[in-house]
Amino acid sequence: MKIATFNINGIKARLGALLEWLDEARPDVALLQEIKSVDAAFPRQDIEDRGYEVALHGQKSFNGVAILSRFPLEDIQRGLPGDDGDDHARWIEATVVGKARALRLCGLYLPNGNPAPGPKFDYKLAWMERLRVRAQELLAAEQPALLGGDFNVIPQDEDAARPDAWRKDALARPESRAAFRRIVNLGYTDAFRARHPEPGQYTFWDYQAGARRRNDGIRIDHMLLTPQAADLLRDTGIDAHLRDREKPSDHVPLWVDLDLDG
DNA sequence: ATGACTACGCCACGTAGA
Repeated sequence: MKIATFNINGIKARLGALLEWLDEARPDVALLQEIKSVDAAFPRQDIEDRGYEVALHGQKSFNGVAILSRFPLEDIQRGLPGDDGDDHARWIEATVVGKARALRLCGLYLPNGNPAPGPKFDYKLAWMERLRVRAQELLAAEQPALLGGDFNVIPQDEDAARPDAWRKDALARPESRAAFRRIVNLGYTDAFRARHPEPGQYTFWDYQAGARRRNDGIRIDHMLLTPQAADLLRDTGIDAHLRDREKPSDHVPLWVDLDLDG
């Protein structure tokens, strides 16, 4: 089962690019971030026509996450537990039922956190602590599960073309990296890094200053697997070529292929 | 480099992104 994550930076601006990618990459599941749309305005029919079930957690103008799936989704939950006052649409989870096994999917859009320090950075770190608690619960279940999405964290220096330029940024500050490590160190596998140790592999390039042309990118979209999911990992990759098309998102899709058939 | 670019919405220019 091919499972992808893609920060589309606005469904209204990206519908054509999204449909084109679905038709050619044919992911079984797509976790979307930054749909920037309320549920009622989401072009559900265009996606259902391609054989996908659509689960939404939208918001006006900003944020918003979704799960698209060719396999049935069960037990859909919206919102990351731990703060009833948090009204940002940044978390959706569901169980996808494959031919032989089920997988718990968590789609997330982690707060950017800039400027740092400041209240937005405090919100980011608090959100990551809530994520750690949920991640620990998922591990305790000892089942295949996946945390996928835009983490807005550059885990290590090799995940940026110019690490020094990000040193004081909320995406790479020591506090952000430590919070990310605390989650991974619970027992998760960073699927892409496990299979691609080479540098220069990114999922985001700024729109400005020819960043894509110069491969001045960062790796901030991630798929973290529980041990039971990591044992099913067949392959993983980044669809970087989408960044070179007309009207691209500033992020590109990251995917994993998990053997849920046997 | 206080720059650049893109999406969004009170449709004009401020907010947010990363």
